[in-house]
Amino acid sequence: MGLFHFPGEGQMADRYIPQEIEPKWQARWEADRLYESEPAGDKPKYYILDFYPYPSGEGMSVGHARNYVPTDVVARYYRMKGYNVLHPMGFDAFGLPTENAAIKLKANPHDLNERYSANYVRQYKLMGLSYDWSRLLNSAHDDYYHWTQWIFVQIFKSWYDPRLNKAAPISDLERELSQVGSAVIFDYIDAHPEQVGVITKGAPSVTAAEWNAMSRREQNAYLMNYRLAFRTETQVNWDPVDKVVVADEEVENGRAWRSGALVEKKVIRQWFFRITAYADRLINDLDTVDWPEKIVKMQRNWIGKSEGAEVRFEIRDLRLDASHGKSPISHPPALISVYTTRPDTLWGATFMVLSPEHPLVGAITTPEQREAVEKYQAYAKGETEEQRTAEHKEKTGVFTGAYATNPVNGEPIPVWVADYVLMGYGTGAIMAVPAHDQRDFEFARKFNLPIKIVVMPEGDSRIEIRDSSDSQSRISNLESLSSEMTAAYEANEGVMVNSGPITGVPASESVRKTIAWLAEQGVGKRRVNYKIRAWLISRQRYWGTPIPIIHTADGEVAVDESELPVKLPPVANYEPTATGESPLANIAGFVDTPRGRRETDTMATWACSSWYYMRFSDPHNDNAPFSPSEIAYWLPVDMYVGGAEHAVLHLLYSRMWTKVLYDLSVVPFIEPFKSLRNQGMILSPQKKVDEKGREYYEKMSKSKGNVITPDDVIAEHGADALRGYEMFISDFSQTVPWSTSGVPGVRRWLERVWRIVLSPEEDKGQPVEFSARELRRIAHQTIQRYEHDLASFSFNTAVSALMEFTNALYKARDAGLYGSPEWAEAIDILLHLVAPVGPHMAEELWQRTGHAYSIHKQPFPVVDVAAAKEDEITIVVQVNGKVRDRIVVAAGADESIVRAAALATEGAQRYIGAGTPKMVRYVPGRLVNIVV
RNA sequence: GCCGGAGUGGCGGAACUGGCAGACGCGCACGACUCAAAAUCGUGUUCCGCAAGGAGUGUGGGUUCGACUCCCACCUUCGGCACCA
Repeated sequence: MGLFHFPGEGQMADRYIPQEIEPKWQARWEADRLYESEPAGDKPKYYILDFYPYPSGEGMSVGHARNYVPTDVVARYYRMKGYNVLHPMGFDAFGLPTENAAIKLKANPHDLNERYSANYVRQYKLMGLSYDWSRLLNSAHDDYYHWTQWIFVQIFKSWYDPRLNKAAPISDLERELSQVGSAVIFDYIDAHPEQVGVITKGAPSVTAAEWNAMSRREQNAYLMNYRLAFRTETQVNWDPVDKVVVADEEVENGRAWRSGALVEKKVIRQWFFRITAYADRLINDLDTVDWPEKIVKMQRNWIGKSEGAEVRFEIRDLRLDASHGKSPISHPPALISVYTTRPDTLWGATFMVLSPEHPLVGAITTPEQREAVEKYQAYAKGETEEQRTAEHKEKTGVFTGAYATNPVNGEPIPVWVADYVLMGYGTGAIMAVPAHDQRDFEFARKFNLPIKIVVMPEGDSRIEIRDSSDSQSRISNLESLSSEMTAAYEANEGVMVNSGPITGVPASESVRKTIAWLAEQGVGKRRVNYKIRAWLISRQRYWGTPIPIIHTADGEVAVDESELPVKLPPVANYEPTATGESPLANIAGFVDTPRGRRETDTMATWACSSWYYMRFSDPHNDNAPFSPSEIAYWLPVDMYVGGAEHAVLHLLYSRMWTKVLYDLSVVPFIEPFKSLRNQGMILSPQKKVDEKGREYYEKMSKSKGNVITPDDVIAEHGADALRGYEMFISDFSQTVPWSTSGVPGVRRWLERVWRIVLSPEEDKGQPVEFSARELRRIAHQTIQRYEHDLASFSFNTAVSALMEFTNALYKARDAGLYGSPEWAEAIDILLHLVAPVGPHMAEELWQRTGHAYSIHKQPFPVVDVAAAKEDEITIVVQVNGKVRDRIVVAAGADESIVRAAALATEGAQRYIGAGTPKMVRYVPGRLVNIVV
């Protein structure tokens, strides 16, 4: 002792007072820069990262600490294991939450950002988190968004060459267009349907002559069909509350992710990233990552790959009306393409449906139907997403008056317009097969359209499929069956009937056969479709990274890299406008440039977060986003931890950016996050009961007044107790209510650690049996369990292993082992294992037991496998699978000895009696089961 | 509707590839210490039963010498997607 002089020296000095030791060590660690990573080198690295947060004015709750504490424990563990650990933190500071708060408080978002970020840092430090603070970054600082803009420019200057299957300079494309036009590219995509996403759907083809005849402005406009960052006018989701557009990924059930407002449709010119070009790679490379299955599935579903065929239907007797005869380039006026995953059911197509927004609706509608169709189109346009989809609304639609020819059998079928067909998917037109598609079935029933069965379930007793001798009765049977149907038969088992060349083919092979047949006939071909659409990145808001583009006489051009960053101008008024124009548009000094008008939209924060984990490798580089050697050394992230709510947002976008940068040779890896784990949510501890009498727990929120902060818990019990409980509370991925009595439980354990280390002879209990050999065994077993549990993210069991070890030390103390070499070793192991969990206490005890600072620089203890081994094991004796007795045998005991001993036990004998057992099964090291 | 989790004591939760269900902690009960209390220490704590014993991991079936674990059907619950042709 002697180093510390507490009031009432002696008794008091030995009490565990976290409020005194924690600030002291935190200051020391910070002064010594204890947790800073070393630069790239030969040492093995471990990069463990938390999702960086946006700093909110409310600060953090104990729920936020749920992932920060375990990752900190793992980071500390890896440092002790000798790794060069990168464990940084930063802030996703741009974006609506901060901007909205600033508007509400009539404050400046720059100032709020600094204040809120500082408060987060304060809270992180309070928890004793071992971040490398020298690498702290803030996405709203211009030294960061400089490089966000730089990456945007790289993406803007690229297109996706389907033949190389990677991004390439747009100048390569320009050269090709001037030499051979777009034909080679278009033909290639046609032959490789997986590549449909590399250019804008419906983009016109050009010849070299046409290209060369274009003005520079026209060429630039045409290139927007190819660029990986492009601007186009399309229907987008408009959030009327935040007055901003939102990406598809940000809409949940028709409502905006953040504001909860019902989104409206709006046609505005916007900036997008062509994530569709990467659809296939984004699916395939999921096989290379160690991520929760749930997130992988969500991404696969979101990308939504499906395979089928595109089939052309010709419109009959098309009378081109002068006012509506304007034909879009991609569709010859008399042909309508449909996409189907079940081309084999073509013989059952009894009508066609076009989306109300389909460009050919006007051209094919007959004069008699024109009014009804236009009325319907207007109705569909006015619908919100919710009205269109919700409550499984009844089908609506109108007949266009036109008929198409079914290409497989020449039959005329009516063409309808209905809002259940979406313009954004496939070709915006479908063939309707009501017998085998539930939606078409409902539509057919409502409008009295024919239903024709072409797939028969095998073994349907009403039909004799295999009897081909009487086709006439078979068909009439099918007709009566179709009128009896109450739902479509959607299964893909059965046999094709009434289907021309594929009649009799099992449904399992029919799709493949039909596609081959269609290609032969020249009416259709194999197609691939993806649900994912271009990623909408522009926002009409002030508080974001300015998009580095200038609108010149020649069209949109990137700001020269030497002129980056395009800085966000300080302004007095930054409120959003209802017109869909950015507030930056009103600032003449920002907008006007010598070359033209500056783009005034900003990027959504998804751009900032798509590469921040790369910047951490070299955060102060002024010449590049990062140096090649640092990025190659540190990346990819070894362990990435955060909430599951970013499954198809940040986690998808980051993967795309990584792949683009990989293609452009900026980074040397294809996936940014090797391992991913999601933490569960922490709910309020108060149990509530709903109207139905069911119990539930609320989320913590300021409005409900049920937030528990780390600050509160630390003030009462200390950071180490908070940390221990954050780990101990539950399985890491489970959602769980906070328990106010849980922290004192962990605190009690810490106090037991404190006492057994500093004053083991106090409160000595009754003597018990406990050997030095046993103490060594449990010490080394605890090392094994602890390491195993950290590797599998079982933090709760890691803590309970430490608790059990502590309990064993009390027993060993009562057995008189204090003072033995085994005791000293056990205490040494205990302190090392406690260090990552309770870093302050471990440091204090380390010093008080006479060791040199710092325990966090000590190597992790090495397991003595021999010591950890049991030398006696308990074998369970079962009779008919029920435990009746137990025997203790030497670990290596011979099978025959164990069997004999088991049979001889009293518990076994009672059931065996005079007879002989039918069977005796021995499971080495575990049990003997006697069957009588 | 489709896809994916999860259902174990009064509570949070353990149980590796099928092998002692309920580790560890909370709570509770009793005891020790104390004039007393707190703190601490010790003992007990799935349910029924005085006990012997029996039952038991959402429900019902199955496979197995043996099932929380595997298979089938279902119920509840939490996420995600949702007219995607």
